[in-house]
Amino acid sequence: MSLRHALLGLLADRPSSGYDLMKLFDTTLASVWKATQSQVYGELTRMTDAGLVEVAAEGPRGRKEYALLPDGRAELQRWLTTPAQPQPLRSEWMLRVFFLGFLPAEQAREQLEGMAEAEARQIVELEALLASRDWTGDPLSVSGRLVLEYGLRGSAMKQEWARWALGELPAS
Amino acid sequence: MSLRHALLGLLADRPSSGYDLMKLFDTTLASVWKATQSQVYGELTRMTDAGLVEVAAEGPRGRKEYALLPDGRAELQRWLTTPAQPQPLRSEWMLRVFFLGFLPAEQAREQLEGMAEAEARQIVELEALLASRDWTGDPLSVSGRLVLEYGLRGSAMKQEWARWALGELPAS
DNA sequence: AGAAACATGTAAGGTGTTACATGATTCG
DNA sequence: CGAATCATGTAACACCTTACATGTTTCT
Repeated sequence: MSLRHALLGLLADRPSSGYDLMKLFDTTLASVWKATQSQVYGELTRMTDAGLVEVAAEGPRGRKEYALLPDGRAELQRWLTTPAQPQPLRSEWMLRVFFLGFLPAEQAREQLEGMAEAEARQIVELEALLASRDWTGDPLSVSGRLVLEYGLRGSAMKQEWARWALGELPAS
Repeated sequence: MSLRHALLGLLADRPSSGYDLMKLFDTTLASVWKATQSQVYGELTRMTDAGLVEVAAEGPRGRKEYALLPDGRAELQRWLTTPAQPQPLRSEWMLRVFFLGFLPAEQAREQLEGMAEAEARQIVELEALLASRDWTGDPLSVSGRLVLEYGLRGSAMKQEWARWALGELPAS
């Protein structure tokens, strides 16, 4: 249940409302873990019941500011120090590639070209993001920089792979 | 619903039983899409109800051999030619990296080193797989080779990234 | 005053995981 | 004859997505 751990991690940085947390998922965590509004609010309620977090303050418009409790901090530490299991991959992109042979050569090429272009656009976006912020200072900035670099290298790899794969395809 | 499309693709190559399909998920498709036994059997029943596949033959031990119907083939083609949407990433690895700053420097290093080692092992495995088969011939072999190369490049990227990240971490 | 942003929640339906449950056939 | 493999299925539970539903505060 990584959603729970993502929330614990964000709350370890600072107390936040469900609304704040949602925005963090849509922005800083976007390339790492995604979550919907329903999920965030529901999980916060369950975490409160489980004694991991508490409503530390209430604000205007029914705002509830959640803060980490000792059990929550302990669970976060436990998770961070447990060696991660190799994760089962599920890539719709690669699933399509696997069945590329069922398409006429021309259409197979188009798919790969589209993939290379999508990654090129992604790189432009990530580089803009890299230039737009100061990545030194607090811990989440430093690791945010690590994650961003991972995204950049991943996109570059995919793009290069797609171009290589075009050469491997039987000529159209 | 990519499980459905994965099954359609495999059945387009050859008629198979649920048991056969499961093995394909565990072996050739392991790095691309994973599925459990429950899922495969359940989805095959739903696909039969939807008129995409049929039980073309029955064998010993209650074996049911499924084959693609015209509607199933059409759905596979439709899926393959629809441009893929950018997929929301969910990487538990990167989520952990994002919160690495909450660990003492020494333990953060250990996590990154563990990651680099895991990828090194993966590369050895994939290279053995690459050497063990003939990757020319039928369409699924050719694209299987493309997918394998993707896995290799992905692991190399992750390994290099982890080593770079070690250098970015504040010294312990 | 109206729009945008803030703020929370529920419900239905889909997808995935784990565990249970059963039996037939083949191979040594 | 016993073990391994072949072969299918169900049930409970966890998790995720989409859509609906509602109300407040701030800004222009």
